[in-house]
Amino acid sequence: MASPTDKSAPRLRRKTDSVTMQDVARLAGCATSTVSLFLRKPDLVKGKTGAKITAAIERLGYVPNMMAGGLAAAAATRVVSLIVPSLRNAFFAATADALQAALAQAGVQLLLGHNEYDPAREEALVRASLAWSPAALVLTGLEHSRGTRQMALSRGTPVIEMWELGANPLDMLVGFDHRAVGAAAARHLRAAGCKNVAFIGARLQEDRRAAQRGSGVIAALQQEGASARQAIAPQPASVALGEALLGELLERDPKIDGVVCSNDWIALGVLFECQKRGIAVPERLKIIGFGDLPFAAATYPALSTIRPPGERIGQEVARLALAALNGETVAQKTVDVGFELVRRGTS
Amino acid sequence: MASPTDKSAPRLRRKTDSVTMQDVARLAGCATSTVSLFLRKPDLVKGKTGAKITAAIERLGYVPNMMAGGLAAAAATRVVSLIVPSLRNAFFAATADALQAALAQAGVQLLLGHNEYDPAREEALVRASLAWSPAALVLTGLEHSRGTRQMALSRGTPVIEMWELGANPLDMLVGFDHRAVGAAAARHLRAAGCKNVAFIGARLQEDRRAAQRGSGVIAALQQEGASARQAIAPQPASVALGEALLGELLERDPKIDGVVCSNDWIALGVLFECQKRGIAVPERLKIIGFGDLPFAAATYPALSTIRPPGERIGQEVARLALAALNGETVAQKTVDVGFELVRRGTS
DNA sequence: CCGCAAAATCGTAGCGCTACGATTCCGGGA
DNA sequence: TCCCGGAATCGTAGCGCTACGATTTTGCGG
Repeated sequence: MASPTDKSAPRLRRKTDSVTMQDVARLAGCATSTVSLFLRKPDLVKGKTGAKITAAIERLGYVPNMMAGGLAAAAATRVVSLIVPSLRNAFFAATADALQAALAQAGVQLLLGHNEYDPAREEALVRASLAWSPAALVLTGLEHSRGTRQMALSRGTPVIEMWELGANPLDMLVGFDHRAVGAAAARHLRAAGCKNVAFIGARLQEDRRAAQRGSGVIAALQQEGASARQAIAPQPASVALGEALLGELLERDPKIDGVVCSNDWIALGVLFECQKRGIAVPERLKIIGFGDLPFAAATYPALSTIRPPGERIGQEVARLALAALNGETVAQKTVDVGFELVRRGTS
Repeated sequence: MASPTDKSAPRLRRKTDSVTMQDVARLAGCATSTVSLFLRKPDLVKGKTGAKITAAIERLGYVPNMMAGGLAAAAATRVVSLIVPSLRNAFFAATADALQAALAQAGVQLLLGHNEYDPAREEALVRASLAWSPAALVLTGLEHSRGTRQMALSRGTPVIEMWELGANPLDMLVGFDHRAVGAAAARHLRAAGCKNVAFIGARLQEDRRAAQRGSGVIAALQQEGASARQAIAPQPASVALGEALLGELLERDPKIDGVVCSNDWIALGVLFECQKRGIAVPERLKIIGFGDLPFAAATYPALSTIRPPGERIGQEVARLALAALNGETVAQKTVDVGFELVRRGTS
């Protein structure tokens, strides 16, 4: 049988007008494969040819098409996908910022999504991300839906979880121990002389890391044989919530003289509430927050807090992602970036 | 001449093990093109076939390959590229957050980059972004390098600039008038009784929008025949900088009784400095900031400020981007999202 | 000068999907 | 029962690039 469709009328496909590698090759007087080679491994192409190619690229304003490249190479997709709970959260913004900066240097793009602490939405984002077969998938925390875990694992995509440390990571992990943060804060206040330390937290159901800090506080206090109070609320952390929760706490127990806050926003609210009530800080009440947000050093008195290395996390994640992209295997799959207690005026 | 390479040893290409549309088609007992059609326009496929395809997709855990799709379609790339100055800046974080949320609903991914207010880096990011032939390119502000303008324009990619209003946009524009913001703030303080209003600004060379707000303040004051003072510094806005600049200002002119700040961080510093110096706010000195950042409503007294609709910008940008993706042309290429003066305790 | 291995370069088969013309199916007059 | 037109499907040619074996140049010792 003759070829089924041999009518020589070539199909009319909206031939894109964009400059392709073929155009570059033609102008440079070489094969497309040489251009491709030059773009990926310049050393393997002779200087003169390389110069002609460079000139052609320059003259034509050629921009390689990543779609085509990604399709053909399948392995070396130069994208990394990042999923965080929220960008409005300064912690994740800092990490995303540092990650993007580090990736950009290596010519890798960042695909970004946020899930508002909703596992279902995370799953949807993971599914969508994987459609781009990223070189690495970066997730926040260790808690994911079954579907997420399965998708992330079944494909060969390297997965990096971050901002938390714990058992059973999917693959690579960059973070620090939030229980240790809580414990350190509690012990710090005790060492500073507090007899009645309390923990104030927000949104603990959804923000697992804040919950871990809280349980670290409680555990440390109990270990020292001290009483452990807490005031928690389901809504997102905010200054106003800090104000309200301190009020509630003092109502229940006026002897409170030390407060560990689940983050600096809460701590700022506590500090403001103290100002309003005329409670002397740190003499009468000591405060420690978490985050070392931009205002922490400037409040009056300056806020003691614990500084999480948000940027460092971004950098470490970038390092691991880039290693994965280059096919290298890292020896240390878990990176503990630690944290730092910053003692200032409120403690 | 016989075909040049007819040795029947088929080239060994790392055939990816992933599930392809072909697998789905085979399992569903139809052609790949039908699967593709179903995925894009379900109504054109009969219910029974659709059900079989859905089942097959489900059973195989099929995830479409966007690279391939993007290559084949060229038009309907489901990515939007966003470039902001910095993610650590809450304004842009809010916009990115809202934009991503709106795009995700339409199954569109966000490619993100930040350039730290550096036009050269912006150009590099634009070049890298275009390699993904995004459905739209979103840039911050109206000031771009020549290369950026050229690249953005020469390709057919729709461009959306944001967070600013002004002449000669590249294409679409979503923002508000920063000079008007400055003028509104200045007039507000004047109306509240201030005789000597000053502007405190940071990083005005790089942050064009802050500079516009400043010139709006000055212009409004001069228009009213009032004196116009200002204190500016090249470093990024921070609480500490606000404290320092208020000190400097009072040194030069103790009669200052109203301060317009280039943003809320500066304003917070001014407020703290007043507390330290025992200056009564708002009786002796009135303050107004910009941004309505999370702490603004909670300071004591609560900070008067101007609220920029950061999320609204993200939503409008998403609307325009989605329209562009669907090939629709929007009548109104420029969207003024306005702003809102929030009067609180400091004015 | 020749021969040969190493260095450069080339040619082409896909990567997985979509567009689009071609083909088949189906239901309702005539 | 046959015919016909619209509704469903199908088949296949690329999209632009990279991998990789094949081919051509080059450099140099003999």
